[in-house]
Amino acid sequence: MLTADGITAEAVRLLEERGQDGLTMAALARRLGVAPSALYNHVATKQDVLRAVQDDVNRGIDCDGFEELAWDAALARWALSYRDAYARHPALVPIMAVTPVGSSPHTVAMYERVSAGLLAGGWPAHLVTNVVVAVESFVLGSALDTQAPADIFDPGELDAPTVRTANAARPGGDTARAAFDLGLEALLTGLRTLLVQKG
Amino acid sequence: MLTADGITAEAVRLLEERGQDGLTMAALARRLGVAPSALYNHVATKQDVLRAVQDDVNRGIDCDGFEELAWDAALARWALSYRDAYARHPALVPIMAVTPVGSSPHTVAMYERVSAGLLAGGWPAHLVTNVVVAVESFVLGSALDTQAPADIFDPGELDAPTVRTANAARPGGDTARAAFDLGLEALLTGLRTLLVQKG
DNA sequence: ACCTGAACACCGTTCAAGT
DNA sequence: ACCTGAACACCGTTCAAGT
Repeated sequence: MLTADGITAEAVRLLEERGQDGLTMAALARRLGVAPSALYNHVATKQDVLRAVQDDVNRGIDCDGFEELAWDAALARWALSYRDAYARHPALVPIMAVTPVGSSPHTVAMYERVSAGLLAGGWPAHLVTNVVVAVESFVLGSALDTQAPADIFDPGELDAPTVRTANAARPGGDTARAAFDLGLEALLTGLRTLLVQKG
Repeated sequence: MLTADGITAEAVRLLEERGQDGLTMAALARRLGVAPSALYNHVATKQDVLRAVQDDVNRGIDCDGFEELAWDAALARWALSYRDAYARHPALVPIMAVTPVGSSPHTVAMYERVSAGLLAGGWPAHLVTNVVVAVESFVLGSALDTQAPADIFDPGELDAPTVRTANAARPGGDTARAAFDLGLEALLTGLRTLLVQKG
């Protein structure tokens, strides 16, 4: 029997298998053996489905560090897991950045653990949300960056000697990961310094 | 007479006035006094138009700091201008993160100036692109965050005491800007430290 | 070479009609 | 209460026909 949860579960599978463009209401209905219009007895809109899918993705993000480690080590572990989750679902990035958390239980649970870890780590309450948002912005931007083609910075016919030099000097392998690691290290180093100054 | 540049210019205006959803090929054609199919004599696809629009947006980003200031101050100025530009055009964020720069002259010119500034500031060539990508990821994520509603972290009916505490303690005003400023300060502080270690 | 107008293969969503 | 089937108002894009 058709339920909102059943629709969400099938939507997650569909998104995983067919990607962003494959997730249409028609495709979702066909998979569930039902007419497209039948879905609207259980969800109000496609945005509804996407919000539920997003909460499911957030359920898989690793927040365990905040009960075991120092705040900065926990933040690093969370950020990496968070980035990887959204690198698998880049279409959800603009949604995540903008959707209120009020009806997403797993998402709220995640923020609760992160906030508690920062507070316990010595961050003043008035800065906790800013730290979370700052790290999250870096994470979501980095998740989008994983989708970039390897030659994204190739200037082609255009004149850009320094860009060319920097490209040539950059080591191969997982370049998106290297940029993420450098940025995360800088961000955490900076946050440690700021905490000493402001805490 | 209809040209690719004319189409781009009108697309920029349309995006500014009507937003992401207002930029359709039909609306673009109507503004230009032409049938939708006529556009395809000058552009191959809508993605084509978006790429050109994006290059135009990048033309407006302030890179002047890199010829005047220390690398970190210049990077801060660039990042702020970059964030503001994409906060005005959030629909372009996923495109910017993923589009090769090869046929976007203003975009390449921007990267050239940024890379040259970092190199002159003492960054080793093999790290320059990673620094650029790391800052850019933070900037684009922050641009998306400017679109979030003010109550995005309100847990509603859900149980999340620490989230509530952190929300209540957070000062009002431009919260997205406060998070951006904190993150940028942390990122730059960290990058300065890393440069001393690795430079 | 460049435009029009009709058409195609889609979208998300609504709604009367059935059970 | 929940489904079907037809319909609506769109999309981006193609293509034969005109000039």
